[in-house]
Amino acid sequence: MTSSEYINNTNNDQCPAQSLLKLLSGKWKPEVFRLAMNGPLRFSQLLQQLKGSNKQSLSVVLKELEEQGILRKEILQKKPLHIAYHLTEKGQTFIPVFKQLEELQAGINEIS
Amino acid sequence: MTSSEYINNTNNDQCPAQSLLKLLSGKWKPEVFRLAMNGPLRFSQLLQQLKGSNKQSLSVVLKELEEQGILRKEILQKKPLHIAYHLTEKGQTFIPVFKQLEELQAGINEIS
DNA sequence: AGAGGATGTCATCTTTTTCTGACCTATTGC
DNA sequence: GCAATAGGTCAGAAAAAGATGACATCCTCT
Repeated sequence: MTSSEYINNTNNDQCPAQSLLKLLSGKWKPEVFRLAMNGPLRFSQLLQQLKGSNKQSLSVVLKELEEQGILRKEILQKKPLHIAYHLTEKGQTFIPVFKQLEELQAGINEIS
Repeated sequence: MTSSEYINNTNNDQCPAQSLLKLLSGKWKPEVFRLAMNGPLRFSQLLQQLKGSNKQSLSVVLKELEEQGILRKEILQKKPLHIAYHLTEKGQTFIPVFKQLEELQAGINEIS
């Protein structure tokens, strides 16, 4: 699947939830989303917080999240170059459902 | 990761939402969940509705969803053998967040 | 001039996920 | 007896996702 197909959900989904689940699934995406939810972050800051990750993987994830319209790059400073990633409007629409997932997990942890 | 680790979320998640996202991500899981949400279904019924899938993939998905405690098998009839898959209690706790994902996707479709 | 941080890319390798064809058991209908 | 339906399993191939080492660019600090 090309990235444009990915963005436009042109795969014949019967299931509406699937395309959204796909946007946030993967090894690092949920964590990056959670961090971005609490404010814009720079590449190196993200990298520090993603224990076990590395810049190459982070690079891929950020690019995908950008292509999906969830994150946007912002140049904080030209010299020296500082860039921040922050949630787009579309990205922000995911916040409630993401928080609900967190609460649900908390509930599951209590029981088991 | 072994299946028991998978179930018990023993991977050192920083992100609570991630383990739940993982439970429903994959090519066929969201669709199977959606179908199961609307009532118990038999293997062959599921197979008919999953356009583009096949029994081997369905078999894998059903087994994983069972291991994750989301689905449970039920023998409807011994002779001839009829089996149904239905959501467990744990599986049912996912319904609200799944529906929210569906609504969110509907909203996104309206705009774009 | 040289070291080091910030922000990446590229090519390659490995691991995980998904797909495919073949095979299996049991039962029913003709 | 033979085909069809129901519910799968197994082994191997292909595709997708993730990890890794090397490299590149621009800037600052000493």
